[in-house]
Amino acid sequence: MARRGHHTLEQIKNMVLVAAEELVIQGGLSQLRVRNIAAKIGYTVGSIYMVFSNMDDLILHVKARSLDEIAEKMDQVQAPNAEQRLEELAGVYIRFASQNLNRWSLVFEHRLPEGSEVPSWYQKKLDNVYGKFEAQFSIIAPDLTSNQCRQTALAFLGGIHGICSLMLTTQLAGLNDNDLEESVILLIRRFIHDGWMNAMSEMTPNKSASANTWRLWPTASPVYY
Amino acid sequence: MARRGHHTLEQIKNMVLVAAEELVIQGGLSQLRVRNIAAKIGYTVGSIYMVFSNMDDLILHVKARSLDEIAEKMDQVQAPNAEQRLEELAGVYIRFASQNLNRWSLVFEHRLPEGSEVPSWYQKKLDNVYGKFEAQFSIIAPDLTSNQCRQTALAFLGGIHGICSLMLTTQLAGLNDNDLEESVILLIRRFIHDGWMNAMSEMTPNKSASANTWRLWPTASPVYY
DNA sequence: ACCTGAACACCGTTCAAGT
DNA sequence: ACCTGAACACCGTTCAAGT
Repeated sequence: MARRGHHTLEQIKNMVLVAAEELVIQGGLSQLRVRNIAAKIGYTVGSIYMVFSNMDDLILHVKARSLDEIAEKMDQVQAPNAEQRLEELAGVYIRFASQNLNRWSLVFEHRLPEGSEVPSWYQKKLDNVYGKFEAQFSIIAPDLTSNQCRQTALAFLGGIHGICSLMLTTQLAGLNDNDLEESVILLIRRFIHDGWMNAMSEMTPNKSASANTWRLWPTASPVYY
Repeated sequence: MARRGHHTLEQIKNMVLVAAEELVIQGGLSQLRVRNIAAKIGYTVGSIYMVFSNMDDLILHVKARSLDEIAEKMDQVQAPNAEQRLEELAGVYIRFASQNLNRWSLVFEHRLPEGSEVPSWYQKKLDNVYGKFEAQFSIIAPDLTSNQCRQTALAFLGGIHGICSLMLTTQLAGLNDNDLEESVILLIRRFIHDGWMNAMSEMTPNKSASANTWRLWPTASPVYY
């Protein structure tokens, strides 16, 4: 039970983050409460607001820790070619999700209140992770524009993420971990397999879209309705 | 301001659901509060507990309405072959997500408290939606076992879902709606394209998995750690 | 039998008051 | 300057009391 002056603000900030992360690991977002954190670090509720402006700010920093950890593990990936690096990057992502379900889940479960914008320091960490995938695609297909790399990475990572997400949020009858593992491999194999650039080059912006019978998004409008 | 005896319990139940859905549409899960609902239908908070056992029960029924609506729209899909039906099924899913962001988001954002099980009536509605995708895959590749269809559908739908999810929860720098639209098409084209059965048949259960350099899931254990 | 609304336990947040 | 802890507004849930 530490008290007054025994810790710098920086130390307290870190204690809060560690305690918060533990609570998330044990019980998910729903167990992450100021009073729980305060009790864990031996301070009172008020002191938490010395180092974080509010709960959303605190949670954002907990999420950032997970992003940092994922990015760090991705940086350690080494493989002979871009295709294999891509597979291993996906592996890092999936392993983190399966071994840290609640922490990974927090990153997507938590959303800032309507109207408030994502801080740029956090956005940067997000882009950093996605960027690692984009980089591989730009090596595999140097002709792609940076935007094409972006959207290819989005489709790829989205696929990986979606399978993890469905695994987590919905329990499909009769599916076990091995099935999920195979689903991921299936998706990756299908996606990376040679010839994928053809699919990409076949796509003239918005042409292939309108060629489809169904419209995906309201045209060019950033507003959903 | 309706009162006592003016509505049957069944009517009240429906009024609650409609009001709750409106609140979700306008402000997402965070705006879904008993007192808000009560005010909207002209009853008091207590009366809501006459027709729903608690907030989680109520939310589950709101989610069920979305699933029903998606399923209904999917039933109206008609296309000459299974491949195109698959594309259109995906289209229904994506259109619903983009046109009903908050309702769609609720389905995955909300989770039951630790320990409580998903009611079978709700699980049934989930399986119903996934089943429509499985059915197409079983037509395209009749040799697949039902479990293989399941996991193929999971990989496919997971990909679609993941792109929607990333779009919703994270704002990737420099990506607009058109890019997302193309990402989805890219994924679908890559996935459905002829030859996909080869990728599937190449996969002997757990063999291709261990052939990989990285392990995805702890082997055969249903427990994450 | 249906419905009320005060009461309860709990939540995030604030801030005057202590040391 | 750092930290407290009572107070506040708000949340889901309950239930004795009304009609």
